[in-house]
Amino acid sequence: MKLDNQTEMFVMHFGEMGSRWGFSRTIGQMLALIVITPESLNADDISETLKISRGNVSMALKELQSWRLVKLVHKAGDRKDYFVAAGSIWDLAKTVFEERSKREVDPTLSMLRGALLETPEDEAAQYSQQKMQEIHDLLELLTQWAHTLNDMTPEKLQTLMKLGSGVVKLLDMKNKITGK
Amino acid sequence: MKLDNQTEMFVMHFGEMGSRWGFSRTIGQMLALIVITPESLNADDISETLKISRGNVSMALKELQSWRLVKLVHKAGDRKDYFVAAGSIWDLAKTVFEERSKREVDPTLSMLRGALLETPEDEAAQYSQQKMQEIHDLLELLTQWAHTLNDMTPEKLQTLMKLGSGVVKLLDMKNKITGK
DNA sequence: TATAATTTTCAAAAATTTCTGAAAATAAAG
DNA sequence: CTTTATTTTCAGAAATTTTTGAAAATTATA
Repeated sequence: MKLDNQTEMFVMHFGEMGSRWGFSRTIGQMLALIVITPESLNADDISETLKISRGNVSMALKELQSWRLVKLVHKAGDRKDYFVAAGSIWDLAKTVFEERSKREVDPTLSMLRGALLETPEDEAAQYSQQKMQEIHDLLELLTQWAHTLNDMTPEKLQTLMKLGSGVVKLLDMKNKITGK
Repeated sequence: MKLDNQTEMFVMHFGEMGSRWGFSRTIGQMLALIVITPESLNADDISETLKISRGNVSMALKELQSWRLVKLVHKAGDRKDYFVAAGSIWDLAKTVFEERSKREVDPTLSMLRGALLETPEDEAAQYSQQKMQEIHDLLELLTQWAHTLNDMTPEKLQTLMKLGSGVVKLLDMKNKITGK
């Protein structure tokens, strides 16, 4: 499969960026390719188009499935596995956000909970624990908030975001009414 | 400087996590150490405590300063450079968020803008461009939103997040009044 | 200006991550 | 059951990132 210039640039760019977003170059490129291709792709298509070894493609597809970013589909009369994006761009973005939170924030939260159960030995340990408490509270708040956002429809989310700084005014309004 | 068990665990954990957050293990450990230490630290303190070479500490401090996460302070009658966290936990979190957005989202946005100026050659290129448009719009919305959040005080932010799913009701309320 | 203290730089080494490709495993078809 | 198609695995190779440590540069003091 031949990609046009702009598309190739896009795919390569997502490869570079992929590594910053928690997955390898290959995985980034593959996700980009699957997203911008109208038809479903099989492992050989991907391997040829991106010039990546068959084994690597197989591993990367497993990874992308574990991230819930692509899904496996079948074609009648074809034994090969085909892959498509697991939803709209919004869905994918939400999924990445959710998965990263699960992989990056949750382990930290449990580490912090453990540390906060101990009794501090001295002055320094106490200060340290206080900071850990602050980080814990912040992460917990962020996690809750992420769940809230994840339960919202893309439309609601979009409305909220487009509100921009208006949200502050809305908060003030709400406080005037309920907070009294 | 000797760290107590819990603190050491915390510092090491942030080392592991650091790599997922866009900086190296060393940088993660150093930031954690600086944050949980009540006093300011100099490069030798850090090098000794974390058993990291002096050169590495120097480079990592540069990096942390470029991320605006630590700041340089001086002590009277002492020629050494000392470092402290560049603000509260909330401040640091906001800064990481902001910097990452600048480093990861902005380059993608400009790449996408470039690609969207081209006229698509064929059916496939057109589909591809449509997806790029969707990604562009999403990223732009996220960027704007990030700016909004960044302009809010921690208190307002906290209020907003604690509102949780209540924010949906608030949006509905607002729509009823203004949207008519 | 010379000396001493401190920080920075960077080539090479070490560690880690990613990738390849051939062999093994699995699954479908004949 | 055998053959063929397809996917997966994984040891070693390649690429990339991180770290060290000694030399160079910088800055302050005498």
